[in-house]
Amino acid sequence: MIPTRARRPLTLRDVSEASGVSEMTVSRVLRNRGDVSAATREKVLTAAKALGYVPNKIAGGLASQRVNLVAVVIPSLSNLVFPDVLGGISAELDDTGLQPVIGVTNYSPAREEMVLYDMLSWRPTGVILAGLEHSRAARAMLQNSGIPVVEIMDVDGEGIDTLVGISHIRAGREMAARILAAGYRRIGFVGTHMPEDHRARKRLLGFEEGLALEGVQLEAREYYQGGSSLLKGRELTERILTRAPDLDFLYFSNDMIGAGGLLHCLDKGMDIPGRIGLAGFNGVDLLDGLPIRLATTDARRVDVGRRAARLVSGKDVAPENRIIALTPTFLPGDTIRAVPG
Amino acid sequence: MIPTRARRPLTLRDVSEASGVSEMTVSRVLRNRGDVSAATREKVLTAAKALGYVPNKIAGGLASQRVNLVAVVIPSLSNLVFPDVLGGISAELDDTGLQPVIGVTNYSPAREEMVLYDMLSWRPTGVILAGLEHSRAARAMLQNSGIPVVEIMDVDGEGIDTLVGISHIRAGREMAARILAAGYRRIGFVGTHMPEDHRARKRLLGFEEGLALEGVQLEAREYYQGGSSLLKGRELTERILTRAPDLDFLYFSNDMIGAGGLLHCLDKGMDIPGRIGLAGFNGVDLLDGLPIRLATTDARRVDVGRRAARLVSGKDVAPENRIIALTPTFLPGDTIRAVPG
DNA sequence: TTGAAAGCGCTAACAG
DNA sequence: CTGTTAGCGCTTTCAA
Repeated sequence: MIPTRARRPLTLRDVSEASGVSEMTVSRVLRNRGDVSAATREKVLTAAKALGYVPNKIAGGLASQRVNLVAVVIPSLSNLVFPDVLGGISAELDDTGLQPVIGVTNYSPAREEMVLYDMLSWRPTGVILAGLEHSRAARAMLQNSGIPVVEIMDVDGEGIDTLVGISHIRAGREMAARILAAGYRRIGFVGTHMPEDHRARKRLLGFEEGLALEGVQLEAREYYQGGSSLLKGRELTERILTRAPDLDFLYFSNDMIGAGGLLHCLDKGMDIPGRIGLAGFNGVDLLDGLPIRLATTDARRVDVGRRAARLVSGKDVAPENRIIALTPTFLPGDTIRAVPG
Repeated sequence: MIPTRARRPLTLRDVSEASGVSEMTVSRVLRNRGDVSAATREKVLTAAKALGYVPNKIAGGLASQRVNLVAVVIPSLSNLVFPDVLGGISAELDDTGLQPVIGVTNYSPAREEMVLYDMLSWRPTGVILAGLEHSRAARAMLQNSGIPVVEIMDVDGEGIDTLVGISHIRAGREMAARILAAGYRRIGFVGTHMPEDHRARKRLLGFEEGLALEGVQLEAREYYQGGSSLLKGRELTERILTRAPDLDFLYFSNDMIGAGGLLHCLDKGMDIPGRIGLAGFNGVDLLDGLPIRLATTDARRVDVGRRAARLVSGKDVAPENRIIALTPTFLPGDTIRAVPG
């Protein structure tokens, strides 16, 4: 029974009058709170459905001082990485009555500040946001909000409240160790130029540290701007190999451009992983069907989302040190030589 | 100046007391409404910043009966398609003061109903949702909401209020025409099995209609479940070609599995587009760097998002017939033979 | 240009 | 188990 189009939004009072039950009891029925007799409940539900009543959470939130929203602030949706994190978050929030609300910053600190301001003005139950680097004002706002704040995807730095993520410095360092162990020595890096992609920056930092332990330095770098695509990976790889033809390894700042690089090398008939080795970062399985599998590091995206959601929902309690550091796991693929010996 | 952590959320009254200005005037300053003397404005802003005050939109929304939120309901975030649509929406909403709020249904009508209920309970300014197929209850809710409702990405069917999208029947039919014109005759289809992916279903419908115009029927079909990846595309292509080795064309329900199919055929050393032709759907440029470009249809994702956002924000007015049908454009790529003659 | 009063639609707290 | 009362923190409306 489809009701006629409403001209004035319906209120509890309408349901109350239609059912002959007090507003308070109607409210109880609709929220499954407190004890209500089956008969009354029935009357209320029938009336509410017949009218097509939808509760007003604005009023409810104001009255109860509780809002079932969790603010989730991320840099981008097209990055492949973030949908996975969001998947983990919503999976874990699903049975808690909490709802994620997504805000996108486009890697701009100013935009992040605006988005946070906007979201906090809805008085959410908690905040999950990517990264540790935020404007002074943003930190102050979060501090002041008095709600749980979980910074995700990075644990290399000072947090506001609680951190969940991997150490990108460590991920970079470990990749360097693997590469060196496999005997590669003339190493190039292809990555984003965005100064605001702090995680990529830290990865490179750790990578160079790892190389330095064996006295190796990066031989060439190639930077790009904007989003990552196979095509961009191809172009950059071609460019870096033109400039430095004798490189024997390329470390890419993510799997998508890494895959582009892989395709380029295959096109050129290069021997992988003999003549040249390749590695990306993230561990996205979307690309699993490539001719050969790219070596990479699993950034534990879904787990990061889950753990963060468990914290804001109160399912988990933050550890003493307020840091949950997950282990970035190396996925060898087919583009790194076996360790000799 | 970072204020000390708040134990009680700050209110207008706090700012009012700190600045010696009435609550009402503080409210005016913070919203840039009405005339306020420069001196007063200054006092207020200083106090607000010093305290770290963040307005309470819950209270504001209740009082003003206006909420700057636009509900956006989509089936999935991992589909590559939807981030593009969202990009169009937020680009167009950016200068309107409206904020998109994203809800994800996982292609489940029941979940869609819940998500809508939840979002409508926040009394958003408008709703943008994917597809035309919704539960009775969902349609009733939307009808009743009294706010603009824009259904996107499909124009083949009855809408609730306004439609923006492409005709998938037409997209399928036109692809069939191109394929037949190029001389292919033994045609297979690889697609999702999800009964809830109505757009894929309509595409196939149109495709078969288009084939039938020339007396051609699909020779084989291969269905899969779950998300799309290169690997799945490879597997399905291998399977369908094993069952029906003499197919000379494969139509995929999206670019990602189409690209997987492409890689499989290349692996097998098949002559593309001579021995076999291939086409996908969507026109995602993420995959542009493949060895050869997959033929596809551009689904106009960003435009769809933009037009929908223009409608809910009032920048555009809906046409008389309440339908904005964009043209799905054919992108030939390298995987369809040139039309002979 | 500023302020005072009333109330948005709901729920907490209490009473019965 | 059900109802009454009093706000939640803002903005609308009206008056000064």
